[in-house]
Amino acid sequence: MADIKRTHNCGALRIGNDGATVTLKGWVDSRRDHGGLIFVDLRDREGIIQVVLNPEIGQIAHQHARDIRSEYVIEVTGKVSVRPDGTVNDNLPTGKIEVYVDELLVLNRSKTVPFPLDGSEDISEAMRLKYRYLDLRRSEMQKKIAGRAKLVSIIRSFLDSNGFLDIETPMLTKSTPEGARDYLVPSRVAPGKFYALPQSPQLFKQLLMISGFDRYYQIAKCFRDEDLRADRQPEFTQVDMEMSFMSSDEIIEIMEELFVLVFKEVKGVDIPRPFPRIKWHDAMLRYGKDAPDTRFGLLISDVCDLANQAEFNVFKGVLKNGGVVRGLAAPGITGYSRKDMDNLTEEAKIHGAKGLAWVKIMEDGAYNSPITKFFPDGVLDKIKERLGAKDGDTMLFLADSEDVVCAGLAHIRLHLAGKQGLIDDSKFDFVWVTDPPAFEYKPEDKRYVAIHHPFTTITKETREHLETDPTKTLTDAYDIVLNGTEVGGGSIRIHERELQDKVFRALGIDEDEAREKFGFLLEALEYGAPPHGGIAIGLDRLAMILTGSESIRDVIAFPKTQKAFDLMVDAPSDVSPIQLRDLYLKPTIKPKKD
RNA sequence: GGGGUUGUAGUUCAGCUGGUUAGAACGCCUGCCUGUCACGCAGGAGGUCGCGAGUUCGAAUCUCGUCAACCCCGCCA
Repeated sequence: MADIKRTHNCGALRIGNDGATVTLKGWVDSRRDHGGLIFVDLRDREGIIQVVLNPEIGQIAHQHARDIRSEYVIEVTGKVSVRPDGTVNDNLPTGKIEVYVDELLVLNRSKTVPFPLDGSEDISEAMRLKYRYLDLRRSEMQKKIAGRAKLVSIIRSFLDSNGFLDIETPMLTKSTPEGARDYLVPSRVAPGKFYALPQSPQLFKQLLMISGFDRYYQIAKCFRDEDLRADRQPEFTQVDMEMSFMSSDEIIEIMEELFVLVFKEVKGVDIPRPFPRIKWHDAMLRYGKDAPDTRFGLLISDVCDLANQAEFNVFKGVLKNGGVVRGLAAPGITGYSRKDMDNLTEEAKIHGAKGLAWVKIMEDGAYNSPITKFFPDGVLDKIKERLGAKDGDTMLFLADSEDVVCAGLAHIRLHLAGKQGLIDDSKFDFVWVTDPPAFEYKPEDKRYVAIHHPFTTITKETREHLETDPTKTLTDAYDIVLNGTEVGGGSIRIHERELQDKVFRALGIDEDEAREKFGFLLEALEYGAPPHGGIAIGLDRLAMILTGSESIRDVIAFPKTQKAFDLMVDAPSDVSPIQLRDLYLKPTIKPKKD
């Protein structure tokens, strides 16, 4: 077989190449056979170019071209020529030229592909995942995967030039309490014992700081065995970073620099600095969640005091039981029918709310609601003022536990913003969410759990509560939120042994357990651990937003389904009894009969 | 673990209130065609209606179960 070198990429040719003899290699995007002339659109990573097979120019090539089909891999050699008048295709960047083929070689044939690769139809995701290598051949996916690669490249060069060292940490490591469920790997040489795949390189990067590497980063795979969502995969990638002798302000600053650079280079967008910051408690109050979408208003307000003045048992009862009443002013829905309001109520119920109270303010300022009768004169006016509502708005209220109210109103807020077209898709709104509480009480487990992770330092001002009321403690932590999606988070870590002990104690981890699970860290803290902190960026989520994708699956070459199956390789799968025996494992669940 | 949407030709879908032989577009196959680029023209093949029960004289259609994909709650940073 003649082994001629490729001279150009298909999509790279332009009118300046006129007259050149080129050799191209790529896939047959389409073939238009006119009996005499045959036109082939030849495609590679860079794009598409039309090649022309004319029996008068290359008779044998023309013969071969009659047998080629879509997705055949071919090599053509021929001359680049300006297209004749009236045959220019403005839809193609290469549309002013074409290649007259002298020689054509079929490098490989292709079966008819199971779905069109031209983006003309929305193919089911199951089909795309089964034939992922074909799905990835589509230009849309090529762009997304290439966009991700560019993002990684920008991040790497930024961090490299800022003194960060790329250091790898183990994949086979130790299961730790707290956090997500671990993926476990059985040990062959230690019967009955298991490694865990890392949920993140958290402890290792802290140890690297203790080793004195000062600045570390890693594009790190992380594993969490929890149920999936559009923005959650069982294995995902973090840009993991850690820095010594840096305050949270300094870390935030360098991260802003990185994000600004990324958006400039990838999107050509200038993001103004400094990014806004909001305290965690304020985010929860005003947006109902710790990852606020700040591209639009519809802010939430607390109206407990005013709601308590109404003779409305739903509100009174909730407030008596320690719950809250909060609301927001929604524009443009006074025309909603009873049924529309019921549908809106259903949205609130998704997050556990029992009902949704509403008061329409008509254009003339009159209140229209089933519950106006419970409010003494003037109270609704005060509520209207508190919510910043205008005539024509509808005030929506939830009354329940704080968790339910926050989650419900956050959902309503997003739902309405989407429906009313309040979200500007071209916007990129960053916000730092800072100072979250360290602990959350889990009534079902009757214990405190760490909101971030148990190595996050407690702010000096709130340390006094650590042993009395841990929920009152705040952490020196910061999440970076982009358009309502958390794309990263970090904190200043604990570098003092005594504080770490206290935090473990607050979490109900006794000394023995702490020594068993984290002994290496506790000991390391006693050998000159420097003050340090860091952050991890969710690379998949960032790539998702930068490429305008609906799901992180679109920016992961080989993702898993919602059940964590790989439809292409068919994993997870059975293993042989011998493999199990080597690992001293015995399945406890019998496979289902087919 | 739970709620919702979907599942019909290779693909994307239509198929009403159960009724004779389940359709369309694209794709595929054969032939014709020297300026197409969503090529065109003529002809053709292609179906276990996700799977399993049930109701019925009769099920793509109704009921129950089950499997899968997606969205969400719980879970998860």
